[in-house]
Amino acid sequence: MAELYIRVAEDENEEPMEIPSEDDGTVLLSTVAAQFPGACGLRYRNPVSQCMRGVRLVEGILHAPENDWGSLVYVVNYPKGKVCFHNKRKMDEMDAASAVKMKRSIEKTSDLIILGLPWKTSEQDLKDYFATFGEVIMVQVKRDVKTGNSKGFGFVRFTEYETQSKVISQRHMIDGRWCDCKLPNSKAGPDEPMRSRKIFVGRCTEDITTDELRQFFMQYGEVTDVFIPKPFRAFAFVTFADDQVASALCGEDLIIKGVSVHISNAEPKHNNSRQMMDRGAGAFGGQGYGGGRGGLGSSGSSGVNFGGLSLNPAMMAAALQSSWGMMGMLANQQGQTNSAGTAAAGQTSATRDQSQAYSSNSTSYSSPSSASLGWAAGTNSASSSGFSSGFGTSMESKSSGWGM
DNA sequence: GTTGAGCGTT
Repeated sequence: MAELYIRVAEDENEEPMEIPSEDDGTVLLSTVAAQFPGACGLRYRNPVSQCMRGVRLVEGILHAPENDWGSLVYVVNYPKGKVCFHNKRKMDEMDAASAVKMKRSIEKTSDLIILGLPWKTSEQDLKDYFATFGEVIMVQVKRDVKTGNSKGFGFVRFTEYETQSKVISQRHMIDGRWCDCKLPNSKAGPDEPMRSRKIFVGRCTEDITTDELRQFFMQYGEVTDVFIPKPFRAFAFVTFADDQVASALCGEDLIIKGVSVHISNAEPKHNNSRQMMDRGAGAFGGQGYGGGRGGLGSSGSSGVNFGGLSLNPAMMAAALQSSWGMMGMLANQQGQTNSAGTAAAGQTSATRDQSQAYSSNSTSYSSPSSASLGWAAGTNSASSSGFSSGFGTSMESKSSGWGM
């Protein structure tokens, strides 16, 4: 069947991107979010009334208006207020966040680890696949020295940092398996600022899947990883791109598929190689924002105004160079693993029943289709009130060594 | 039943 694409853009005047629809003509919000991280819906301009109209969204599934997407350009909605701090910023804002972003865009690339590769995948396969994203300067498949068998992971490096970012931000179907690309632990140093972007989701029931968790938590901000330990242990981890989203959710009891789950902060993994350097506060009075519970809400512009204190360019420069406790605070974006997460294929990185390959091509994917999620809207209420404290205060939220 | 995989012979 011919695949159908709809045209989506961040703004009516920007060049649209074509996004695939599902067989039934719907479009998954997760598909949109894969290209526009943080997206929570779509709207379009009604050609008749000239008013903007929202696209129906039910349980993560976007439905075509009048049952036909037509050739309209759909505009991405981003969450406002609430606990989401993801609203894309306009370039001309030139605040600290975009300055950081800019600095990153000229940042050097690094090798990316590719996890979950089929045993059979060769370096040529990898190169062919990743070349579709941008120029590849290195690929490797790690193999057992004796047998020559693949260890199921490898590395790739791109010329462009932009390509790297793109590749990190989604999952990859390589030779019939979903694979994740991440910054390897060895590289996860200074340019991977990580406050606590990960939450612990307690009281999960066994029927809640990673995809459902992703779909659910997407409403609060870009989700970069979902992990459910196997065998079932009644909890899960969800990682956001933005630590403020994570910390804002801590303490909440949310309803997912009718189940009341409890959110708390993820404790560091014991073998944590990636942690932050001593947060000595640098020039800007340490961190300690968004420490705990509810209070967040921020004015929407995360960053520059640390409780009224704004930064001039010189301070910015200083901040960018020396203290990067601040980088951490501003760091936006920079996804980790996946975000594609079309309901297809199994979990983020669940157990690899390497029953694949070797014998033949026996990969099987439970087709996605409409997972019937029944969550009753976000129960949350993380005081979206006006922004008050938060930044200047210290409240010693444990946040430094919170690798992930 | 509330704290998690796998990371590179350069």
